[in-house]
Amino acid sequence: MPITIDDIATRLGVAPSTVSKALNDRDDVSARTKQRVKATVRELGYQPRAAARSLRRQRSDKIGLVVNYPIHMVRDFLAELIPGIAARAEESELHLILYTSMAGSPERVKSLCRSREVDGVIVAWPPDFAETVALSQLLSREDMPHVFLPRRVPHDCVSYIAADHAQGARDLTRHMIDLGHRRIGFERLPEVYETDRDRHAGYRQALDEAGIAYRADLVARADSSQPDYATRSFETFLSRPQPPTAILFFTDPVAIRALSLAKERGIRVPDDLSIAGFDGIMSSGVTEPALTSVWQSAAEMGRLAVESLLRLIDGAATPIQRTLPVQLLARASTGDAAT
Amino acid sequence: MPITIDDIATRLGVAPSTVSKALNDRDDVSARTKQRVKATVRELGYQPRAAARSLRRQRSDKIGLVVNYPIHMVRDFLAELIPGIAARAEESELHLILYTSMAGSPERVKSLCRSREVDGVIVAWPPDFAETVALSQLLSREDMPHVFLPRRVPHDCVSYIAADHAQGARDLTRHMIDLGHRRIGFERLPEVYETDRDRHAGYRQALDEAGIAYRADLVARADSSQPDYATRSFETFLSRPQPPTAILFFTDPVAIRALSLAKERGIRVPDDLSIAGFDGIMSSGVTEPALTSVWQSAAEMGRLAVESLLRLIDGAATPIQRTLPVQLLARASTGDAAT
DNA sequence: GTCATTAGCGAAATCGATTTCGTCAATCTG
DNA sequence: CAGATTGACGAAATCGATTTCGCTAATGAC
Repeated sequence: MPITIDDIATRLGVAPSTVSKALNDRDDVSARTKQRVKATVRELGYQPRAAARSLRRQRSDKIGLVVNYPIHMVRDFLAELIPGIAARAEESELHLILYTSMAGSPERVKSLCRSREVDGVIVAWPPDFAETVALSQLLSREDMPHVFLPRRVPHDCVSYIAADHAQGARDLTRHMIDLGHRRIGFERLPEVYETDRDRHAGYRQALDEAGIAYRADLVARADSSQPDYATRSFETFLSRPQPPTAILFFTDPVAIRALSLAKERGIRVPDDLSIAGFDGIMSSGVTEPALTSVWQSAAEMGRLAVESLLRLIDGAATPIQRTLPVQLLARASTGDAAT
Repeated sequence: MPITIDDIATRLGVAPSTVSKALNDRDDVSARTKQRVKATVRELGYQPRAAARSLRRQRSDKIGLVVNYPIHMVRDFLAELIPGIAARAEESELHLILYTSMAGSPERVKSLCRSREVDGVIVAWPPDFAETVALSQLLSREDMPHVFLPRRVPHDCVSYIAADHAQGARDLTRHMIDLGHRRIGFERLPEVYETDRDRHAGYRQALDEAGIAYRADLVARADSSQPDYATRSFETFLSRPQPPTAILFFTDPVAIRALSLAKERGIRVPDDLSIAGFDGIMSSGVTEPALTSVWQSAAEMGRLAVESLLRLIDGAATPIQRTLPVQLLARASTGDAAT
């Protein structure tokens, strides 16, 4: 019942191979025949079966998005990333398959590669450096083009799209300094993340440039694996002998949590304490006060990731490494330092 | 180089057909042979090519999510829906393909069907009733199982998963009434949406039950196609001779916008005016004051949609229509009516 | 001991496209 | 005008699995 290439061929009195070549615009088909084929195809609404096509062409025209992280923790970012990827993929007539639960399982990644279900993958939130390199090598061995996102992977052979976290942290820190702050708290994550190192470097650089001494007691490493680590992190800063007058939290959700904790304790933001986050998620714009943050365009990273992946699929030999600028969103949660 | 079923067969000295049958647990293969095949498959890391499998089985083990709406307008909902769908799909070893830009194009939908790329589709945000029925009929003609979401489609032949919008509006209205409000504004959308009708019915029912007369001047239809219609809508309510003391906005983003407009004008929420929205998106929890809303579990709807789709794919003849309960999130943006 | 079953396996067809290669006629070359 | 080239098309192989069908040997029935 469903219509195949043979139906078109029979109807026109030509061979199926001719129909195929006409549809794929090969040059050993006359213009007239192409016209006739295309007309009939339109008329009958013929569409090649995807499976048959992929099997023969050894190409699926699909790409995968592998979310290598508990998905609920990265919802906001994903909500922007996916439209970006989808829009760009669409332009190249690629389809997008979502893989949400192969976190940390090389076996599943290998299966994915060998099934040849996709022509390439975008890996969102790679694990720590060592694991990421191992993952990249696995993918390469399996001939699966891939791009990591949104983290820098300091290794020559690995393609990634990242945001310029160092610049973001530097801008944000300088913003605090410009407001008169001298004791600026900085939340860090477990050491395994490049993003953490980059931001820390930016923070430090801004301090140096302003001639402010780096104080280890203003920097706290949070254990992000704990359920309500946001509360603990906030308290850590406040319990210092000389608490900071401004705090840079590693992510917006944590900063938002800090906003309400501050309110509960009668700490006025920004009068008594300035608070800022990173990522510029949607919610950060509607808090009271609105949260100062550093915005990375997830949509833009998505577009770029697809473009890079396409180049790799088309055989680019050299890895692609891009770092996108970020933008400081100076809003109401940061203000002049108390004098 | 990549390893195929023939490699496994050769290595074991059996026929490819035997390998296939062993892997698919057919019963005309001895237990011993199954063991041997599976061991070799594990050892060599063999994974069947997806395209070859789909082509022969006429089944792709993939489902599609068709987002029939400008994606940026439904980001928050999608951010919850997709994990729900993905998690449930995963359980049945289904993969999820995203289609974001076939809005309103029957041609593209038809192509999708005929390519047999997916075994079924979940259509998020169907268009208005007439178009939805037409779309459903198109899909049925093309033998493509489908479920609509998250709207009721009052037609016997159409499968859908919806939230109980009538109940939500009723609960929310009663909440306002309990707080002493008598003039309760209600924002409507263009008439084409069932959700609008359902909520309106719930609103009306709550009024009736409380013996409060329905006043047309407290109900305003917003033109959601305009860019900043939120502002206009808010002003419409305030410009009434007798403005409402509480307003139910159709969506959370609009309600959130109303919160800041109120602040700009020195209207205290909830002291002077109570404001509530619908959908219970993440952002609604962090506004100041936090927004009262009616929450629909997008994740749950996603799970259910996949389950229903599976039943339809497996040949269920009768359409599946489910309405999920919603939950009132009574928060700080609603309070006692001014006396 | 004979005949009917059954269990287990393999050969070959099949899914529906694309690609390679060969054929034939028309055109060009000198 | 003979021979080389080109243009347009078709036959058949191919991608890699699954499924059908037939065969053989082993088991069972009586």
